[in-house]
Amino acid sequence: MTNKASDNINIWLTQINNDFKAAVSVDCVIFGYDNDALKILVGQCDMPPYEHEFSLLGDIVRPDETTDDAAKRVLYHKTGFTDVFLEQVQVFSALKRHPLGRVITVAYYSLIEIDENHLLHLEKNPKIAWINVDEITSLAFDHFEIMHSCLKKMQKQIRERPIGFNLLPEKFSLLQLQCLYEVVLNIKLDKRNFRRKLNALGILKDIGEIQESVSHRPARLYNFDKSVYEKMKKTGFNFDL
Amino acid sequence: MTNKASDNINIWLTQINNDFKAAVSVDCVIFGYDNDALKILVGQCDMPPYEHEFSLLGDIVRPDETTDDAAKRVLYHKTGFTDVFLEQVQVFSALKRHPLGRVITVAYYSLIEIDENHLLHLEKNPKIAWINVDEITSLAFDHFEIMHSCLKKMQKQIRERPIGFNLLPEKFSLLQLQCLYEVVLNIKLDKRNFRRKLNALGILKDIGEIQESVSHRPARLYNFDKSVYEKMKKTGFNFDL
DNA sequence: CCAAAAGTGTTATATTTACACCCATGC
DNA sequence: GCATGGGTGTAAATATAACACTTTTGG
Repeated sequence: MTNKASDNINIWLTQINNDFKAAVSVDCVIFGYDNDALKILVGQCDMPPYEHEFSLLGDIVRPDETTDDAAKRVLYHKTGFTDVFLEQVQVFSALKRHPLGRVITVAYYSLIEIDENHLLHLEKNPKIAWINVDEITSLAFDHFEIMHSCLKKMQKQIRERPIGFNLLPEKFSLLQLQCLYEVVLNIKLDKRNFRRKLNALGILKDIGEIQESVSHRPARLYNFDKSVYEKMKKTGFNFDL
Repeated sequence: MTNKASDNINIWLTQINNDFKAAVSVDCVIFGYDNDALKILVGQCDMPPYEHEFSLLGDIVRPDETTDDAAKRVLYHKTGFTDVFLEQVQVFSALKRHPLGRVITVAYYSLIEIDENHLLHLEKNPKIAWINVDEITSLAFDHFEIMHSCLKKMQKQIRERPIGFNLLPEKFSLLQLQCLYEVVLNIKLDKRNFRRKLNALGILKDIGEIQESVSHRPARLYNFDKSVYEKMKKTGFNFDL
């Protein structure tokens, strides 16, 4: 090693261990779908000057975890779920974004099914609530901007990969799936064309069951085919609806 | 504010200012196109145990700059360019990714035109060189993985937005543009279909000039239309080739 | 029998693909 | 005159978009 090189390393060591450190956090935009509305899970913010705003759920990244680990930890702690769909979106690093000091945050979004278990979990956390995405006008910190960029990314990805299923119960009808896409993308879809398209993708499995105790003709229920899903999650598809 | 809330804030303050800080860096995958090959700009790594490897160009994010600022600073310093196309890709935060300590890095990619000015600039930095993307088998740190994920994102984006032009000189022929896409995406394209498609997009402007001193019929030269470009950079397009 | 959602095909239009020859220039 | 890339159109196949009625169940 030349002197020059060891000089460089000493400069780096100083920077890494002293001068240039920052706190790194994760913030999660947790999407759920309920009552035909797209929602996100938020907490009551208790930090001035945002005491009366909602904020995204997040935490500081600890020395012994990756940002993915931290996001999973936040998700488990706040929702009770492990193994949820989780996607890194973007770093937000504006200098004054956090009132207590420099905090660089990594935004994630995830998709979960709002089921009974989860609602039981929520009762233990009274400061956490689901709010409709289209009713949000502001959030604490730069969280509105973060939410917006995660929403855009999710809307893009739901057209390219079969991830919408993560928001639905295991068994679902075709109309449920169509409504999900209509709400998430804020578009109107043609029933027949939608069904043809999904059929062509071959990702749905008719499980031979039908809806019960509905006051109309019961719909067939579907699963989605795990193996096709795993393939398409990687390769993607063109889901122009 | 309740006691609980101020407790929380004190915990946060401690975490932000002491316990949980990390160094944050940016690493840039700088793409260029030359001699019908896609290249990236790399530096000779002088940090053990990677002394004989190339590494991406990057630096620690300073306390007074955003990650975007840091990436632009690296780009200006290493290439001589300001106002280059720059896109944030992904955070890499594996615990042992850097031998000198915990460094969380934000990956960026950018597209630049390898022109005369830039080559002059490079002569002042003898440790920096262009290497062909398809000849890279390893890089220092986790930079191969970073390069790979930036390449994938760039290949995806070049089909959705008219960003390919950033790699070409201001005036270019249609065949040059087609070759660029073929090399970047590693596919073969049909000349007539490619031209029809670009025509339909309306992003090219025939500048009324032709190639000079080529030993075949000279090609028309094109600009790309800035205003259409700016619109499409935001809205995107479908550039299925 | 009424309300409510389920389910089902066809036609027109637009998009994509495949493909082959003559043209202008430098040497 | 020959080598090199420049430039052009058409037809077939595929994908998309628009559209309305009958069926099944619960009350």
